[in-house]
Amino acid sequence: MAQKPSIPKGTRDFSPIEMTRRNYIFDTVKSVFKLYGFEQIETPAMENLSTLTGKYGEEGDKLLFKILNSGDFLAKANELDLSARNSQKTTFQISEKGLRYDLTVPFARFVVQYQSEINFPFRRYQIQPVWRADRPQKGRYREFYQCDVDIIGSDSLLNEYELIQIVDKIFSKLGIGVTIKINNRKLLAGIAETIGEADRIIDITVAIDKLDKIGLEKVNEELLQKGVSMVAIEKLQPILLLSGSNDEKLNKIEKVIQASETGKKGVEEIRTIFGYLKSGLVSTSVELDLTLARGLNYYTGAIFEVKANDVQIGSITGGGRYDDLTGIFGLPDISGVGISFGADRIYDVMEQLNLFPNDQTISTKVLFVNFGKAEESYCLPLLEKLRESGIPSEIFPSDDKMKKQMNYANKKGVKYVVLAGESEISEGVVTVKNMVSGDQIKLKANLLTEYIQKG
RNA sequence: GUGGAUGUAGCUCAGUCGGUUAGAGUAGUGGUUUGUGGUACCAUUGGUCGGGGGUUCGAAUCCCCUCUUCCACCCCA
Repeated sequence: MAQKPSIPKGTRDFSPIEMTRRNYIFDTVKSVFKLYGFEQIETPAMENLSTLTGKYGEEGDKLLFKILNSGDFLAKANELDLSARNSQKTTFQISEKGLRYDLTVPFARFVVQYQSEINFPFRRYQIQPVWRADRPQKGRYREFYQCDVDIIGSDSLLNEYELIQIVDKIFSKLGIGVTIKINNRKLLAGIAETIGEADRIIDITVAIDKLDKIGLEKVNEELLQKGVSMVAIEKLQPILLLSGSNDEKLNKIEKVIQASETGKKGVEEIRTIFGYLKSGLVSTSVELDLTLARGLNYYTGAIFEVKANDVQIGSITGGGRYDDLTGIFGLPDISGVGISFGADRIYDVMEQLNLFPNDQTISTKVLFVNFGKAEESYCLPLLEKLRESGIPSEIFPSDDKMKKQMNYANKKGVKYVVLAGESEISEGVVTVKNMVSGDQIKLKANLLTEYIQKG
């Protein structure tokens, strides 16, 4: 076999069936976004590397796809770094662009760049692919689509509540049972402060994030290994073991961290959000999960994660509040909050649960069988009439064997096949075959459109 | 990035103590049915066994390298 063509690791092609299903997801997501007053933007696939680096933590930087400079890029590289095989230094000498890693950072850049034209608070949505040089697995791709909604330029917690509403609405429309997990970075900071390890907050949150995965003992081991003191770990235990309803957890945690101003603020924020939820307009269950940490460094307040109830896959939606993302680009004190729906994982979940509607795949509704040149010219005006009435239809391009043409129609899921040969033409009629029932009838050619519309 | 598994016709997979022209189902093509699909029957196309190198008289089968996909870790949508 000649070498088969292929595509890069972790990327995918999408067939027509997959595209109609993907569009079904995009369309429902989009319709809800619009319903809540969000406006769409797009940004380029590539950003300046300086825009991207340093925003996602050390790990994130490693996962950035970098684009080689054009021209004789090696000529401009530093000879010493080059001969020392110093990849880290050389990288930035031969590459100044990278593929976007998410939609939030490019959005922050966008906001800063067009700050004078934007009408704040700005509600934008953005549906585009992002790229990560991760090692692929099920539900993890190197190119995947995110559907982001963010509200920037407002620190009102009503925005957090609205995002929860959007999550609720979208997943109920798609038919996926989900649980929304919520936590707050201030609360996590308060915990770190309380146990006397304020500057280790990242290590601590990353470790406790694994609680339900690796268990309490392993988490403690990891904390110790990261240099968190025994005393601090002791103090942390009751927090890790918190249980009960959301309110109960909040009350308990409040007592533990009352010495920390930041922590108290976090509790208050969560209370406010749960207060909104008491109105009962959201039917998805929302859980306070103190072990929810999320890696992205820029979150400062609420953090969200959405898990599918019936399928084991990573989170299908995630997000949070960032108080100073635009600060890095020179516009400080603009708070925003947003979430990102992972279209590809949502697809995988829906496929496993068989949630895609069946009638989504119809493309052509009517196919004219081609019997030859004379018959073609009889059919063409009829075909055009159907199309003018908005009925997707086509004529087979050559007078191949009937069997072949019927087969084509059958495979494509065409509902009606129109037969117009010599005898039909002489009578001014057309034979219409219903491919589902197998029945066929003759009718006047000028009644065809009407007949199809009724069917 | 670390560790483990996988790769045979378009698709799903048989085929190991290494031995002559590598099999099945399905799809494709042609026919039974000169204007009728989805069912049936018959015939037929298609593979240098992921790629490269090595061991051997001889390799899909053993060894090394590389790539793909999958699983765990890391991290995440």
